[in-house]
Amino acid sequence: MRAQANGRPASSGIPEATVARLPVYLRALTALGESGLRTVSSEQLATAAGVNSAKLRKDLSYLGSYGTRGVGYDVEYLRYQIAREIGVNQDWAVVIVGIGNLGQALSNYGGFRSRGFRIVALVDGDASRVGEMHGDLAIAHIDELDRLVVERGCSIGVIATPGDAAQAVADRLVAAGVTSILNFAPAVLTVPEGVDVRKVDLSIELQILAYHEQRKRTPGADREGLPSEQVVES
Amino acid sequence: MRAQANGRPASSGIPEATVARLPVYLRALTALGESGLRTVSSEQLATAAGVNSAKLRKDLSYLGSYGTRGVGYDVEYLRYQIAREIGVNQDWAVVIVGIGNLGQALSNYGGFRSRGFRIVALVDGDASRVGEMHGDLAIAHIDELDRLVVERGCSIGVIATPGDAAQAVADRLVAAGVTSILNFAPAVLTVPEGVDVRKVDLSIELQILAYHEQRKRTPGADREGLPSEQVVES
DNA sequence: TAGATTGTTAATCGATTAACAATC
DNA sequence: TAGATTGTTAATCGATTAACAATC
Repeated sequence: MRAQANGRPASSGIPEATVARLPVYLRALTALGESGLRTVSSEQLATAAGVNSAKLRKDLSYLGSYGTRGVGYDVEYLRYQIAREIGVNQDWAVVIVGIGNLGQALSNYGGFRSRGFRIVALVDGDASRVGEMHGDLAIAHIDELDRLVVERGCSIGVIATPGDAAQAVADRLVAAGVTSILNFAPAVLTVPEGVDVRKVDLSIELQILAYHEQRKRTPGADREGLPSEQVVES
Repeated sequence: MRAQANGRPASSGIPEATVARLPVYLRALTALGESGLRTVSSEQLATAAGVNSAKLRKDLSYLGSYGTRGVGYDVEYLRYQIAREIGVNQDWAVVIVGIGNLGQALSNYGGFRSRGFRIVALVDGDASRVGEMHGDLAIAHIDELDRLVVERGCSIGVIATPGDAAQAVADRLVAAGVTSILNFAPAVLTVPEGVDVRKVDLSIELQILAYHEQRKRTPGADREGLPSEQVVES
């Protein structure tokens, strides 16, 4: 029973599935706002976010009662409330570990800065790459990690190393005080309680697509000839 | 009721949550096999994959009965069965659209080729980049997309364009015959029935981490002082 | 007031987990 | 046989959805 009986937000009692959709709503609201829209119905916003309106309203109800019956939601007000709830109004310092192709791409990605994420350090284990400039950041050696995390106040670390280096990097990040990790390395990480890890695994995503693709080609022996289903991932 | 009463696999009746974990088990089995292990218990494999053993056994039961009671699973046999189920034994031709930093990183990513994904075309909308070589592939213009998809048999397309180009690219991919799309662009895609879309959104991942990070810092007013929870994403 | 739309309830669905009978 | 471990059951939990009373 996570939702509260009264109209007040449950602050931390928001279901994970809802938390994962809030950034999607935020993005949709930003786009709608930029197009000049002042008020939006749950139906409109749901369409823009790619969900159904019942789910959207249920999700928003965890934050509070920010809509007006018969009217809809004020775009700017709702956008602000969601941004505050997520914490995007703050500035988050991020360190990237592993400056290969992917690490470089991430360090150049414009979508981070505009959403409150500031990349403040680039770290690599290869000593020959130390000093190499990317934007206005120089690559530092992994041995500097602890100092950099503390000095620059990083609470989020991104791991973009090969799989076999990932656990050691995670250990170092945690020891330095990082409590949130975004892991692109193909490895299962073990971290202490209180540290959040999210995993983005490119070849796993392709493999999931391949699974469904295979079934489109070989109409399943034990299933009636159904039209191949759509599996849109949230 | 997706599991069948008998021991036979339900081929296409595997729950999505299970499908998403099969590649994780596959990777763990490959690593265990390379380390010389011949037989593995559900407990060992579950640990290697970062799940609990009950979930692992339930997941595997959708594929069939590939273990031996009192003994465990034959590593190589189970690895093969999962690979076959996913479709990784086949070769999948992939086209990448949008050769910016991320597209380049993806085109160089070694983890794809070794898992049956062959990148066979790089496409970009910027005419001035056409001909530029990446590995042994030259960038082609987006107008060549249809021809390339047909000639090279692509069934999977990767979108790594800016958000505002993504829907048009998706439309072109679908028109050319692509039925599975991995979307890195920050945009909600609309596709016809029968086309699968999976979305990887880097700033959404960071925002989800930020949400939890914020709560670690401001011990929620309406929650007893609990140790900040771990949210390891599968 | 009449029409529109939210916020919430309750039913349903799917995923997780513990426990254990089956069986190697 | 005794010990180990799978495969399955059933309980529980969390997420989704339709429907509608509340209310602007």
